Amino acid sequence: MVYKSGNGRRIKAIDTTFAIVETLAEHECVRLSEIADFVGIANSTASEHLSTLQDYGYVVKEANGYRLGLRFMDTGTQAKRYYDELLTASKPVLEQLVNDTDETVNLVTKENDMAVYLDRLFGNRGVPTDSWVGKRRPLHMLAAGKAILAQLPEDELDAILDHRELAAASDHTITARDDLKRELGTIREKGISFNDRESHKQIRAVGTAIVLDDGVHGAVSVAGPAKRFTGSYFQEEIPNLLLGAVNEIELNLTYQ
Amino acid sequence: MVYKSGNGRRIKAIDTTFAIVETLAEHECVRLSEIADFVGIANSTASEHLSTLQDYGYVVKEANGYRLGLRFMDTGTQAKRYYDELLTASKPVLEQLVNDTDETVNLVTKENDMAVYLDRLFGNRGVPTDSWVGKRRPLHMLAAGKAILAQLPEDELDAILDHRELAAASDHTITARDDLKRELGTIREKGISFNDRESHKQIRAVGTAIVLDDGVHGAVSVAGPAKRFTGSYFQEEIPNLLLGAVNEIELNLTYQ
DNA sequence: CTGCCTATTCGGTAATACCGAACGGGCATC
DNA sequence: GATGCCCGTTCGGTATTACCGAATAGGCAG
Repeated sequence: MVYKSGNGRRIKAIDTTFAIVETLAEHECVRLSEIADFVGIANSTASEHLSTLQDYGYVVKEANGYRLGLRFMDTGTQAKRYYDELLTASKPVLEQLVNDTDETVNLVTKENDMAVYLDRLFGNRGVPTDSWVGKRRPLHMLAAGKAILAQLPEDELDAILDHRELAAASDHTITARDDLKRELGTIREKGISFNDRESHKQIRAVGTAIVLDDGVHGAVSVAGPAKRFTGSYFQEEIPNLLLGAVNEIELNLTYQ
Repeated sequence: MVYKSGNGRRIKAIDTTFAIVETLAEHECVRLSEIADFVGIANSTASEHLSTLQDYGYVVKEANGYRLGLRFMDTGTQAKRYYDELLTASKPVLEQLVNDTDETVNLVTKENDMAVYLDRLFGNRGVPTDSWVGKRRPLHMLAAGKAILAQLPEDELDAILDHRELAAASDHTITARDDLKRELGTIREKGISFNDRESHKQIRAVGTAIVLDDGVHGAVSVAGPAKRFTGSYFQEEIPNLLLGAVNEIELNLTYQ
């Protein structure tokens, strides 16, 4: 599946290659002919792409098919380096936050116009989820994502909203632009965002943005089962712990 | 830099794209014109590649240039899934090994014809190195790599040796095919491999392959400073601990 | 406003990504 | 050990497009 065309011309061969990569990501070990069928290309084309990818280590050829190579991890680690400062400033604070809450704690940032998980810490009561470091999700349906959106300059926010549809992940997802903008206003005021079953049917979360003089650097969120995330625990206790933690991260970032 | 051509025709556009990715991996944040210069392509070509990569999240556009995106981490995590079984079977054993030795412990596997780090654990005396999970290195210059090579079927070994030059990383690296094959024979006999400053000038290491009925699954190595890795500590103590640990991993893999 | 620098757009063409058919190699069946 | 089947690779040919270069547009400083 080809993502929305950014601006300008695109390189079609790269679309083909990443369609193959996506197929490999979804299935453990795939035969060449299956890949070709799935992507909708000739066997010969798939063969040429795969042998090129193999040369770089992005794909591994096994006896019974092809699979993704750890070269992606290698390059991914290089990509993560960009966030070293943020990660080291956050790590001890997030660990304390997990200790205090025993819930799931997320560190999230924005890349292009998507939310990306930078770190995830699980308390004993933490809910299992389908997200991991590097996982990308729409900003508008996450507590951390909305906290980030609320801190963006108006024009940048509009650019993102123009670009992406407000896709729904549950029947609580905010899909109307006006509703979202109104909520972002109150988030900016209070410094706290809530996700009330907007990304998963059974999950609530609280978020706060990490903001320095030069803008927003990311956001922290605490997520948990909707059943337990209610009342003042959800609306006051968690937010207060979160505000303290994020403030500490901001201080760590400012003073080295 | 284009890696050796596997077999068959290659897709040149992918070479261009990954040349760009490599440039971004080496430099933190790069302007478009710098990328184009570095790779040796026109600005317009770089622009088209970058906007395609950006659509997938493999590249992020910042105010002052382009950088790698965490999408590589995402896909890398998927790739790592393939090794979940090996990793969970090894983890507790490797932790025990770090406790016992206080040195650096590596879990390595083979992808295509390269060694790839799957896990790294550092003891208090562990040496700092330039390797991380996903990092690829030639098999023939690593303790773990030679342990793996020694367990390959003859034809597969020859295919690898035909394919790759025995590159040197120090003046102790084995670069003669005959020498290597002879050493692999004794490694196969004793079940233990040594790296005597063959990959780094100042590092020695000991390795053992993880072997089941269906072949070799990877290898574990213990590495340390050449100054301290000497005598019976290097030649007996560490090997004995390693053999015990790998045996335990093999048992874990066999019985669930 | 002017000049400078950087990124994107766009026309044209040489290069190639892609397909389809033919080839080859492995594995099972008779 | 011959035959048939399946899967992957090789290879010729062509419509497509990746690539370049020049022109355009967008920032930023003076």
